[in-house]
Amino acid sequence: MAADTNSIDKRTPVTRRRDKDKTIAALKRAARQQLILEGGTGLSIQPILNMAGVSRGALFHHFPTKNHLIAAAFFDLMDDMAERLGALGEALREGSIGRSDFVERVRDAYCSDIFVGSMDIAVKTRAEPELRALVDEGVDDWYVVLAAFWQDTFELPGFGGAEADQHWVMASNLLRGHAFASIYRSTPEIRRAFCASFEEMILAQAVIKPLSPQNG
Amino acid sequence: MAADTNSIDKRTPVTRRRDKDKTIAALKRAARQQLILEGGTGLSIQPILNMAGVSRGALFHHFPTKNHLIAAAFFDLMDDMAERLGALGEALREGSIGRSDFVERVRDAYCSDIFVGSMDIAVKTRAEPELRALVDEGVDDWYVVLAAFWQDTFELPGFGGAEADQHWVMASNLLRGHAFASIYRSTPEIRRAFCASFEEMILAQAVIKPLSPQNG
DNA sequence: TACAAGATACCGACTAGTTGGTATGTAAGA
DNA sequence: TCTTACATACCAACTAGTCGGTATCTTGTA
Repeated sequence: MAADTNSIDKRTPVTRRRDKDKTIAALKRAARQQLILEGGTGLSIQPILNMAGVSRGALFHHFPTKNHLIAAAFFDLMDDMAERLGALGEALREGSIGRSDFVERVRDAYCSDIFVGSMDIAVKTRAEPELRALVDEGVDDWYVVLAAFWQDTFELPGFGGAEADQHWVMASNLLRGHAFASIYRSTPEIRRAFCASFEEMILAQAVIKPLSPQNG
Repeated sequence: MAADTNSIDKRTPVTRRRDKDKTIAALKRAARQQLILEGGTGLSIQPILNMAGVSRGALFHHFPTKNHLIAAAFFDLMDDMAERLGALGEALREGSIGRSDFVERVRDAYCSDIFVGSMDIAVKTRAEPELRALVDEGVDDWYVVLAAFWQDTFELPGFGGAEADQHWVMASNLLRGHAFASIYRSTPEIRRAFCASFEEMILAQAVIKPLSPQNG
């Protein structure tokens, strides 16, 4: 009935991006952003789509479920975090920053949106097995990267291998715990006190590994 | 139309509890349970009502919003946690448990559902100002309780007041960080290693305060 | 170079279900 | 009879995910 007139005149052809990589990147970036802004609880699809400027169809074309997107965003977060720490380690080893600067910046990295956002996901996985299954592997990787970061940056003279490992595990525990507390309360004094204590408790016995071995 | 026949015959008068305190307690208990089971994300009203055996109307009669209930449940969790720690402190001081036992049990308390559940809420508040406003005060209290717990249990000879405070803050950071990591991975070895390290890093310089001063 | 055929990227209306919260009514106790 | 403590039906907003269809790119053929 009324076929011709009914044929919708809103034929706005809609230019499409048609760039897989960019679309996926935009989705992941938006998911990260939303995760940081809204936390794990309020992380829903529509705002991500709006922020990314991508349609629902495109999202589900590239990711089978929302959780797959979240997991992908999570991996990106962890990669960023690893990169950030790695750069700090190098800076310390090449001498462009000092010990205290190093500690402060590592602390800041842990208390940053990047890491706190990842905590959101970590907590989320506790009750969501599907998300957890997707993320699990990445967490394993993260702990490996983390251990390597400390071991590459510092020597612990007189420590056995397992002993040293455990030392850095405790360092990570301190940073994690402090970062978590910082969600609630973070003042310059707390920050300063933490960094001082951390240096004393963790790095007192540690020797910085020189960056270029042939230079030592 | 058909007024009489339409008048639903499922007039089961439904016996009512009519016990304010019990109803509220049931709601809070159910909320706690759901929080532990489902985490902050999946924490919705209907399952809480089912578990508590309470109607929607009753919930919103006693709590203006869902967040008020969550906050109340959160406070209960923290109270339990405080009580649990307090008991451990006393047990140590009266000599019924040893140092290592004490450390293990404090660790276990932190890694228990109680504390991990509270972490869920803590993370949730990051992006939910309304919930945060309700919970904030309780968190302040918690930190006070926590500080008191350590100070009441141990003496730190040679430490200044601020120095001692900071020492216990770091102890809490360690426990928090470890508890958080335990969401993902928790093995007997990790537990043992943590407890050993904790005792060494935190309690090496600490002296247990005797329980009854007139006995010292 | 031209054009057809097929694959891939994408769009947005729609569905089925859930959410927190409310309006209205009713039973119990003072 | 009046208040408090509850119960139930309902609502608007939002949820993740699907589906039919469309735009664009790629590749094979002439």
